[in-house]
Amino acid sequence: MTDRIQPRTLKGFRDYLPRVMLAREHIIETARRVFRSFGFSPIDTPALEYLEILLGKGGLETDKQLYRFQDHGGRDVGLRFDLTVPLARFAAQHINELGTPFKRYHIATVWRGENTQAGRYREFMQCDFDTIGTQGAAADAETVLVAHELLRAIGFERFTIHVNNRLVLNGLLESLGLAEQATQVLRAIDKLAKIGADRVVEEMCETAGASADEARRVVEMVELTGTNDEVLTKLRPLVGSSQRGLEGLERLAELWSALHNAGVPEQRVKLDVSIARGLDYYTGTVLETLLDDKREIGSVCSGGRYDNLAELYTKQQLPGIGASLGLDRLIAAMEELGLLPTAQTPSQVFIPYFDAAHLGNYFQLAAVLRTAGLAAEIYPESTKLGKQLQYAARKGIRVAVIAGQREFDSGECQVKNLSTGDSTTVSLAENAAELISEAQRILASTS
RNA sequence: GUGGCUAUAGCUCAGUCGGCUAGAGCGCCAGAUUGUGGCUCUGGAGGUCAAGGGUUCGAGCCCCUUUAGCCACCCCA
Repeated sequence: MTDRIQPRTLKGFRDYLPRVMLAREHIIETARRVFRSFGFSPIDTPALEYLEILLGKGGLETDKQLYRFQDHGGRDVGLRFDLTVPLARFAAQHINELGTPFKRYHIATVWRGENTQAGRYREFMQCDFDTIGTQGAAADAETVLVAHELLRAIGFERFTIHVNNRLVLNGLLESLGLAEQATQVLRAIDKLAKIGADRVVEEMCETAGASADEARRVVEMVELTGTNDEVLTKLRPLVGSSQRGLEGLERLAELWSALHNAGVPEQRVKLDVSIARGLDYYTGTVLETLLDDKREIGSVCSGGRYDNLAELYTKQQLPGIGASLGLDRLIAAMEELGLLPTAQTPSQVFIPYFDAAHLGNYFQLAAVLRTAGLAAEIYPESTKLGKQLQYAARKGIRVAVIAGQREFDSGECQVKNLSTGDSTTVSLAENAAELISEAQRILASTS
């Protein structure tokens, strides 16, 4: 007996079984459909890039999380850790050919060598969409609309898109003379929900060198509550002295009215001044989407506006706005909320196998069903009918088409609803039209 | 990367003070029931107690290392 190799996967890397994979693919297909319906075009880029491209100006953190090595030709390379840096490089290389504005979506795997935690893995998928080459406010509104439609199409009703504009925060920081330490201040603000106002004030004093009074004013502003209009009104005097802050308020007001006119329900979009997003490259609108029933899992769709996407790679200035759907987080949330479908197979119609003499008939039957758009599966061997039906039911197949000698003799077959156990007899004449409509009827009924 | 907790059957877990051949529920397979699943009954398979090393007459239990998972910090471009 030879020594077997222990089957195992690397830390932070996972296998996906059919049940989860079906859900993943369903969400990816939904996202794709939504992106395309807004006119975003698909692109892809290599998983492996030159190290210098990925490192960019990124600091120590990037360096620590990056999977890097030398390829067989001795080149320093790394695995992409997000889809934004590849987009920047891509835009610098191709934007003249593509022209602006350019709208793209990119659904792909990224890798980060960070420590794992629930919902945080070393290999995961991002679904990004961006509109680059425009400063227009319509793109901001559309980004929120896409996020809204994404969640809705995936099947969520209870979620809130928290929106803010960095100009508002920057305006206040400017008037307080804290503009230089914006990154540290914003990082502290990001933790507000987690650690509370007092400790955020503390952190701002320590890391950003703010005075206690300044820190308190910042916290006071980001903690404003009320309807969107009320918050806007309360903000006005707070940023009053700053031109930037006023511009931010202007754009937020504009955004509300656009979203309102687009028919987005008021309660789904909320002005939240505490939304800063840790990254220092966001310059305008920022958004984070929380599931009302699973807020603790964090944002499942977030992004924002930036002034200059590709400055590291080209002189051409490319402003834009985009966001990213957190596929793995979303699936983790759906799992916990019991929203993951239980099906373990894409099969919709099951055909038991009675005897080899009719195998040809089964293949023909399955082909007719497939032509009608139904995924049909034939059991691979002739065994007890009960066992075959049990297999089908366990996999979550909802319809069985039962046809043995008796049925073929009379030109009929049984259509069995595997959820209820009911079964009806239909004719196989006219390309099994009756069978198809009965199967479709059962599949259309609530599962 | 730092610190803490954890790892026993496919899943969820029990396993006393270190003591015989490691258990339960669920799931799985088979039969009861040769053309109709989910219920019931009967039987069965399945374990290097995460891996490796150490202490001991004796280790699932104690110690060390490794691997993996969870939590906090960090970070989330």
